[in-house]
Amino acid sequence: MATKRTPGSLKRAELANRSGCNIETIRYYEKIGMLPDPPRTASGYRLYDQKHLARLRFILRARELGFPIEEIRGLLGLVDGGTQTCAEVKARTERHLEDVRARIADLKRIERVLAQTAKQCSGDEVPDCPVLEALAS
Amino acid sequence: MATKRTPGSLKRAELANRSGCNIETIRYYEKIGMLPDPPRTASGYRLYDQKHLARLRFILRARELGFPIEEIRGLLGLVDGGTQTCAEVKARTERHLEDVRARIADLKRIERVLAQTAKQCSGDEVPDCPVLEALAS
DNA sequence: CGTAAACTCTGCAGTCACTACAGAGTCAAG
DNA sequence: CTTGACTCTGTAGTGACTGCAGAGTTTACG
Repeated sequence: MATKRTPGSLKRAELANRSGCNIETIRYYEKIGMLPDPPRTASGYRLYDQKHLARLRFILRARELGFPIEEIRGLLGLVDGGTQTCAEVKARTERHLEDVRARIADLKRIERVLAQTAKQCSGDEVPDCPVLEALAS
Repeated sequence: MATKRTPGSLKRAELANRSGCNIETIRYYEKIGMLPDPPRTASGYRLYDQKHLARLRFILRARELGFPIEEIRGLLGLVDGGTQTCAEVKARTERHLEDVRARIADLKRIERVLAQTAKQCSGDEVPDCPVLEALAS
């Protein structure tokens, strides 16, 4: 019966609610070592605290910005190491920014082709479709 | 010894070379039913023909345009069915186009935030990094 | 105090679109 | 006839989750 003694402790569902994270995803982050293993009650229930919440929010924000997990792990390492230099973080952010821009460029190229091809469609019930021809040729 | 009788028949590596497709991906497309099972030699080697090549190219082009596999399966179904109407293909293409545009919009939002945040970085060896603060807050 | 609902635990399977590998068999050239 | 290049199969791994089954625990209500 070592239940939640500390007032700020959170169970899994509470952490999920406060962070907006899917409850299973939390377990996944723990499994891959992005979140530290929390202490447990005598019966094995996880007890998170505010630090876990802050760290999870950090991860979620970085994910929203499209950082891959391993990159986030690196950022967290910089934070934890205490030796974080703005220069290093800036470099990583800019590298990621280039990735994002490259993906945008890719998608725009795709957008152009799709829009052009679709525009040629008559929209009629004819068997000769410019889209299919473009794909087949 | 039912070897490659027909002149246009292709072995796996040849099909891969001509299409530019990874050799293992061909097998994968077969497995999920995107490419029809080709005839085999007596010893079990696959023998593709020009139709397989054309179909594979169709799939690869559609993939380049970002169509998901299941959508391509649908397009192929329209082609095979012979009842293909330009209207239907156009509708699907436009639906996909909207998907692509939504993804572009997402990435642009991300790009904006990343660029703004990185710009605030001093690039110095200081411990207070605006990027980390933005992620943590 | 009993019980039923709501929560949590674990491990594992599935997603998407491939990609890679191991170990065995087959074919072509020298 | 051997060597190297090809092919065969099944299976596992990728990234980033998501979902489920089956068992145990806690909590709220009457």
